[in-house]
Amino acid sequence: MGLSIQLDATFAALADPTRRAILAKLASGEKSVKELAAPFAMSAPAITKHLKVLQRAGLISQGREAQRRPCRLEAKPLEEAADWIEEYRRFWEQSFDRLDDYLQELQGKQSEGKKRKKHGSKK
Amino acid sequence: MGLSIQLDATFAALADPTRRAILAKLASGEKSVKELAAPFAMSAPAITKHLKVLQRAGLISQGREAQRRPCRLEAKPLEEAADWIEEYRRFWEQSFDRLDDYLQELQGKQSEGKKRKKHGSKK
DNA sequence: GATTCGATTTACTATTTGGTTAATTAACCA
DNA sequence: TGGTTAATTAACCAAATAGTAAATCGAATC
Repeated sequence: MGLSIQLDATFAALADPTRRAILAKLASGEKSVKELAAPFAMSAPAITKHLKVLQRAGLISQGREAQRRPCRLEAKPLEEAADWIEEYRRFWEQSFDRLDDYLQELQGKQSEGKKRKKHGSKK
Repeated sequence: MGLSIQLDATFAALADPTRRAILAKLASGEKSVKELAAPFAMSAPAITKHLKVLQRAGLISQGREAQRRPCRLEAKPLEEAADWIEEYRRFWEQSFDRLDDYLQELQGKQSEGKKRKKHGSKK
């Protein structure tokens, strides 16, 4: 069934803006804890805790390099999350269709020819 | 920037297996609170709370129909979540490639013909 | 009108989360 | 050796979460 402890951990890790920002930083390469902490008005131990959460979710790994503990992104757990969400794409596309219908109807009433933006275009 | 209260709420809502199961149920159509609660060894108020979380995240909406408050799936907020995750696809695909390389290397050394599972196959 | 049914609200509890400061560990540097 | 730097651990706190049981609300039914 859909009960996945991995998914629990992944989504919970992503639910915090600080942690998402950390992952975004790591997307541009390995970073030390200090580098990661720099942009935040937050103590170092707070960052360490966030990193622990990300680590338990498997989203980062940490190495050793002198005093530094460089973090690297491990995005693979996101795959399961993406797959889970994907199941619901049909529904949000439907809701776009309903919006389209509505706008179409409006346009019909106004008999106005202004072009509508197309939805659902895969990046 | 990546600081999205909407994303916070969406990921937080998805971090709970009960709530994911509720969304999965709703994928097959509208359901009353009682119907949603049935599979869980949990009190009704607990389910009400979970529904509140989902509602605040915009993932469901509730109507009125006599005593029932039928819930329906509103998957559109998932789009932003999917887009966010998508940014990291490159990384997990890289990690698969690294695994492939590693396994390839192993196979080379062992010169053993056992078939490898292919990754990245969409369900 | 009284009762039942579906659902929510209220009040309470235990646990988890996100942060703090202070102390500690471990490696480098002079 | 002594000092600085990077990071973690420990102890603590406030707020949020996830659950409960009991009371309440509103619509339907007898």
